[in-house]
Amino acid sequence: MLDLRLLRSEPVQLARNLARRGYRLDLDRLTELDRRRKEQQIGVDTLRNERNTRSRAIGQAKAQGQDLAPLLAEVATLGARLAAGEQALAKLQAALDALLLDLPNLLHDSVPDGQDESANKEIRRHGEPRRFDFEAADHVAIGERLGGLDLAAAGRISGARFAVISGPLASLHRALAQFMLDLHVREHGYREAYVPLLVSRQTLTGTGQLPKFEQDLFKLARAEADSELFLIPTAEVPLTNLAGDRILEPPELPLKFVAHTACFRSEAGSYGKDTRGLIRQHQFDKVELVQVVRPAESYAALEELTGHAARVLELLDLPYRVVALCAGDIGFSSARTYDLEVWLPGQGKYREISSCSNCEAFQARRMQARWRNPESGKPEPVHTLNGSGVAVGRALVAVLENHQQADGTVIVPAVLRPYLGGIERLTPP
RNA sequence: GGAGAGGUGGCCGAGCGGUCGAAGGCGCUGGACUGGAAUUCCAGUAAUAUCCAAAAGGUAUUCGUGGGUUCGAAUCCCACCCUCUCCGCCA
Repeated sequence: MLDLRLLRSEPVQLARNLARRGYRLDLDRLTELDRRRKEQQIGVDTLRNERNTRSRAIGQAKAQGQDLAPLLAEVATLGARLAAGEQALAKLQAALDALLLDLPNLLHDSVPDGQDESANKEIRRHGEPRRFDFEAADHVAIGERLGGLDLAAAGRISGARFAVISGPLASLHRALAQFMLDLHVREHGYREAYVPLLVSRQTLTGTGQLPKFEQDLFKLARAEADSELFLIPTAEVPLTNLAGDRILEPPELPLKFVAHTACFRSEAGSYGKDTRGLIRQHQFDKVELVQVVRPAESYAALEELTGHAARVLELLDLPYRVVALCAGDIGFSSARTYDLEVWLPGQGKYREISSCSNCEAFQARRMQARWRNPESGKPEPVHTLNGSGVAVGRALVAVLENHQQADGTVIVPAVLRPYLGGIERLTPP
């Protein structure tokens, strides 16, 4: 959520910034709504003040045994007028909230211009894509040759965009997740968290998935009551919301959480995209990093967090590049995002395996995540960051494809071997 | 699922329907005392919106959430949510 004060003080800059994303801000409507809400608020406050004053007078009169009738007559119409005013205010407030919750975050100045991913800016590369002296297979072929990747079975059980992984491949998948968790906990200073996978509408509103992107989520309806829960699309949602509705004391910051969870996305609107293999699934595992920091430190934290994710790829000996997302490609809640793209020999392309974002105060304002700024002594929004560290399914794909051998085996990266009983190589049966 | 108890400020804990944003205590902050500290004493100590150029201050809202009764609700009524205890079931 954007700061309304910014709208009042610098409306034009704000609209121009949003326009870089391709978002057309109806400034007149927003300004008018804000003005009317304020006006109505003042009106209602005045009426309430009158009611309170008169009620107090009635109380005193009663205590002194005076006749209440004339006093009661004076307030006869007050209730109705107040109720009408309150109703109008609620309506205006709801309209304003709806508009505000729909606005994406402001972009950081450093975000490159552009409409889609073709305009993303490469920041750096690490590692050389390996040269194969045989035809590199993609992960589906490798997985089936090794045994243990069964997309057909998943289709029978659940439908498209699910996978069954079994045997050593499943162990490798698990080893990847555990390696990442251990790395971030032991070397990068994150606190491991186990969190709910089902969350409320309010929680998803806090991080910005709702109200705008409901079609991307899986929702569970419960028959009794009108309660609803959503499957999380990323652990960013529960982890970031840990700071919601709190006023953190300075020594508590930064909060650094890591969690390994399943993630669920309906992938609405992605028909025909990445239909083969594990790249785009309704359910996938991810190790997620979240930081809650002092505003002045959030851009340093973004570099740090991105480095933590990159470290995973480096230790797995996977070539990757870092790209800064352009204005048109960056996510709704983010002010600046780096994607890590891993080299996939099976596709001959770099593909996203992590996305690291600084949301600045955008999510914090939505979820009331604050800290007490010692300089002002007042509660102010914190800055929140998140990044995959990294997507486990895609990491599995990358390991299989990058470390495949001519004989159909796959070399297990050294850092994973302790998690796999020391085996160095996956071998077809 | 059944039976019961309860949700009040950072925490504990009072609160006859009428200056209650809320006693008291703890914690925290500042001051006095001290060579320094402890003790003790004094004072201060919520958030949000809004008015004011800003500060000071004023006004409004907030006692789990939403609705209702009333001139007036932390206090009465209804619904829901959550926590705890016991029983049942279960990993």
